[in-house]
Amino acid sequence: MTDAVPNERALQLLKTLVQRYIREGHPVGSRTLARESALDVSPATIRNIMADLEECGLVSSPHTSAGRVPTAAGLRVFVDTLVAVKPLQRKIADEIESGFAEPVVSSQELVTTASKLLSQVTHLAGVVTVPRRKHGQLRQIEFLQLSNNRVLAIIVVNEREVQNRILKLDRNYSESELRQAANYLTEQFAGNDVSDVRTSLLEELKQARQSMNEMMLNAIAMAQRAFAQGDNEEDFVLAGKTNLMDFAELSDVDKLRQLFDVFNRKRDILHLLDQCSRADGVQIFIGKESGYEALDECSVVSAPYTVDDEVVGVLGVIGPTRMAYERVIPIVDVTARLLGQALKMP
Amino acid sequence: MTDAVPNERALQLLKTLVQRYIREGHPVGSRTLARESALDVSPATIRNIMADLEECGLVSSPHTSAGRVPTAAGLRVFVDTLVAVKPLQRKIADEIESGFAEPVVSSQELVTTASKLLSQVTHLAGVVTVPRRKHGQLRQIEFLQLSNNRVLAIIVVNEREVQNRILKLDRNYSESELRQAANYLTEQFAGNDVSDVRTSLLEELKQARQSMNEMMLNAIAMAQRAFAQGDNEEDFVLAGKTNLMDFAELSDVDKLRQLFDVFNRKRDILHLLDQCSRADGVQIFIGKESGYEALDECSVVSAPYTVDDEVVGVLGVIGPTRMAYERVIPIVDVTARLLGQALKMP
DNA sequence: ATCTGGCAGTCTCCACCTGAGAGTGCTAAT
DNA sequence: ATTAGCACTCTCAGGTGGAGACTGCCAGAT
Repeated sequence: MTDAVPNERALQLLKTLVQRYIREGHPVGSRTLARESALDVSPATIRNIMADLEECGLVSSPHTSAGRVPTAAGLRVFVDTLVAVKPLQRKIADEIESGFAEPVVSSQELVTTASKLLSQVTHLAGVVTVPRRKHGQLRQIEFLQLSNNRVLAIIVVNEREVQNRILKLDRNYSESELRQAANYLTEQFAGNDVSDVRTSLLEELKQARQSMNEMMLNAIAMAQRAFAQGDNEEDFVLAGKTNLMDFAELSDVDKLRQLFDVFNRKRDILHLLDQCSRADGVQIFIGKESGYEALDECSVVSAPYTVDDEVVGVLGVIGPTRMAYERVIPIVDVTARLLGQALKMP
Repeated sequence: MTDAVPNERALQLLKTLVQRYIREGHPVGSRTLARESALDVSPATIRNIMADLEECGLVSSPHTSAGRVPTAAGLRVFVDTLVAVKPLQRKIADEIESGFAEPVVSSQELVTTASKLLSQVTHLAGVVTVPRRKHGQLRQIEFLQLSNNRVLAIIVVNEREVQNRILKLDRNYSESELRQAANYLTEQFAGNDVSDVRTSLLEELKQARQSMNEMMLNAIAMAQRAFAQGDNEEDFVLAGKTNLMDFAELSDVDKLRQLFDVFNRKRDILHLLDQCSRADGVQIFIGKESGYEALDECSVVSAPYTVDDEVVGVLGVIGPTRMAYERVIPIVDVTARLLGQALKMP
């Protein structure tokens, strides 16, 4: 852990070591490294350099006679300064694009598609948060009478967001009452931004002006409840968990179990993804950087996605630390962009 | 595989053997069995009887000196004739009931709840098919204009089924056109059974009577398309897969991987569950009985669930063959009933 | 006849050992 | 600085040898 900075050649070697390690998954020895690297030096020299890198904490050997493995710090250096991001293969770009071409009913569906695409293309686990738009144009509100004093509220936002909420009310409302209320609200608020509608509703409710009749008051109260509900329906879609079972580092059922348990703790995953939403462009967590014990041996490559320049969600992949970053990074990048477009598109 | 029928005492022993095996998961030896069973006989006698049972194919020993394990056939006999179904514990019954008490917006949500409850309560994987009702009362149809010649169709069936469909049309329709169409359709068909509506629509479209104006024709055409779409949206919800990782029989990652792969092949699982929908009450598949290689070491305990005496779906649990049938059977039974009720309930 | 005690035989499991292979660290020479 | 050489270390796979757990069978008891 000296602060001695590794020189150019050492970094070059680190790069080939990481590449080889990502490809094969085994510790890499000096002999192999000497052959693999473009440098024309003997294994002995390599060994000296390795000793230096080990001192810097960039590589480590699992035991005396087992070559070197990059540490989390080593991988960090790799992804930050050494990785040569591969341009996206035409074939893969096409696959992703055509995946988004299908017409869909809800953004939920789009998110599922994106998650599946990510996992398919990278052979890792794909994760996409459900878009959480603070802004959006209210299109229409509709109330429908159910039995038992319950009312179904249908809120349409933007071009395809349909939200259904059930409200339990204090009494039965007639069909015509509900229609009136819905018409009133739609007339009043359609075209406005939902966040504005939210605050307007609250205020109107507080003020309860004289000019309002009972119908209006009821309408506003109902709408307020409909909007309040499901406010915390944030969520994400995780696809291709099974892909993770193919990796030797996770061949231990206990490890796997722990990992899958984390995936089920939505709160944790959301918290992790939330951190990514602040970054601009692709962000990478390696190993413990994520802050979760069970993700020790995993990396997360993520990117926020935007609609109209507003970050509305995050997507990414989760895989072993030795994932093919150079391949994965552009995939995540492109998918984020395409998902944003698809969401914006009518 | 002689057709010699095991006598009363042998069956009694088979029962205690299975119970012990289910509890511990290890092969059971004659000594243990002698102690465990109420019978007052020596281990040597047990050994003789075990030899008989082995001949009948009900038990087998993994190797020369390892006690006996029930075969699939043995478990079959156990669940068919020996199992003493435990009455549901009050606490568990409460847990399930309160799980269904939450108000929900869609039957999809209800299905998810049921699946989670099953897995939580049994510590196995829960599976529930999305209800597929042929019948149901159409409540309302609504059309909403989106951009690009697309229209959002909202169909409300029964008390809480809201279906959203996007239609791509040949031209743009004005708001008022759409409202007219929706009103016409709702007036015409509200209160009717959806399957009837379906056929009516098709016929009307074929006949295209003179008495109809263009608006009506358009309305019917749109409705027909809205109903046709999503016709094959059959699906199921599987919860608690991770629970399966706790079982020693599946401690092998390869086995696990195969199992999870089957779960991802929706078609196969649906086919399997479909077989259960024909049974009346709880049905059990043990090991290969399901017909799927990867489910070798698993059992499925399932029951169809009904609304108004019509079977609309199947639910159940998937776990290792050595699951606690006597506990699981009543749970599946009750959950099926409660889900049916919850779906019917407004 | 049926059951039981006893005993040899079999198989797993674990702990231990061993040799081969791989790779390192150090040293002395270039 | 770099390299060749060499002793050393550690893993891994395969092999060995009890200890333990049961069984199968036989011969004697009930």
